[in-house]
Amino acid sequence: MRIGELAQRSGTTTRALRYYESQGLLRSRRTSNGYREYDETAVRVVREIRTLVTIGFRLEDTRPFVECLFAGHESGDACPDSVATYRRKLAEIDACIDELRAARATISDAMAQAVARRETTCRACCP
Amino acid sequence: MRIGELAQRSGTTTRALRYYESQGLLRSRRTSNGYREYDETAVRVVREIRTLVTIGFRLEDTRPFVECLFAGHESGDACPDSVATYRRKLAEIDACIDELRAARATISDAMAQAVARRETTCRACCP
DNA sequence: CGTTGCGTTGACGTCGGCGGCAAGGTTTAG
DNA sequence: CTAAACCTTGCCGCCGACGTCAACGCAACG
Repeated sequence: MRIGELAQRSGTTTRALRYYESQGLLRSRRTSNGYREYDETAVRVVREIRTLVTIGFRLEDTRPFVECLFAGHESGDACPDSVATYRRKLAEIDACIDELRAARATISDAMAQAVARRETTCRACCP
Repeated sequence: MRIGELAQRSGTTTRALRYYESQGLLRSRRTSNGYREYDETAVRVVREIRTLVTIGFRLEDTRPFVECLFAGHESGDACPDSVATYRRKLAEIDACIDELRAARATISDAMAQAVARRETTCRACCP
């Protein structure tokens, strides 16, 4: 199939597909007129990319999964590198959640104090 | 004081300070030779900005706090707009944490399945 | 008087993941 | 035959918060 059909079937744009190819995440044959030609594997590859990116993976982090599919595996996460990437991503997410929780606590405390100050100020002005 | 001293005292760079000014978050008088001249308020303003940005505020979100300080208040969060910004930020953080937790769960499940598949595959090849 | 170290403005680079447009070639439907 | 709908490459734009020059002015010290 050509790039437009692949874009439709995998739920993205031709622009994104060309970008993935420029990043070495997608491969294509060329027909005699220079058009890109894809097989069914490409659909699975792009869907894998989209799924991971939607979850929050950076494009670069999808590479092991893509390689795994190109290596002929059933699933993109059938290879050790993919599982290792899962693990790193989980660690990243945990760290991120921790940071956000800390920030949340800081803001929450600051807000409580600000509100308390406003109330005492109000009481001071309006006895 | 001049820009270099302000940068040191507030723990940032002159470049950042000029950027803040370009964004209307910082104001300065000019000496006869064109140098920026700051007073003590500037130190507090910049520290407020840095504190908030470090927590995860976007620069634009620090504006109410800065305005509050310039309006002569003791604390940057003494004004209603600042408190409202606190609230919005808390909501944002909560939403972000929820997203991350969902992604975490998805990845965690996928990883468990991948690992399970690898084990059964291994058993099949190595009886 | 030269050097070093401040300061100034302006403009381009960075990172990620594309969007959008230009200027062409191809194919297909009517 | 022509118009629409594909395809190609290439390049600029975007977001945020600056970093990093360049090319200059000013000041202070020995």
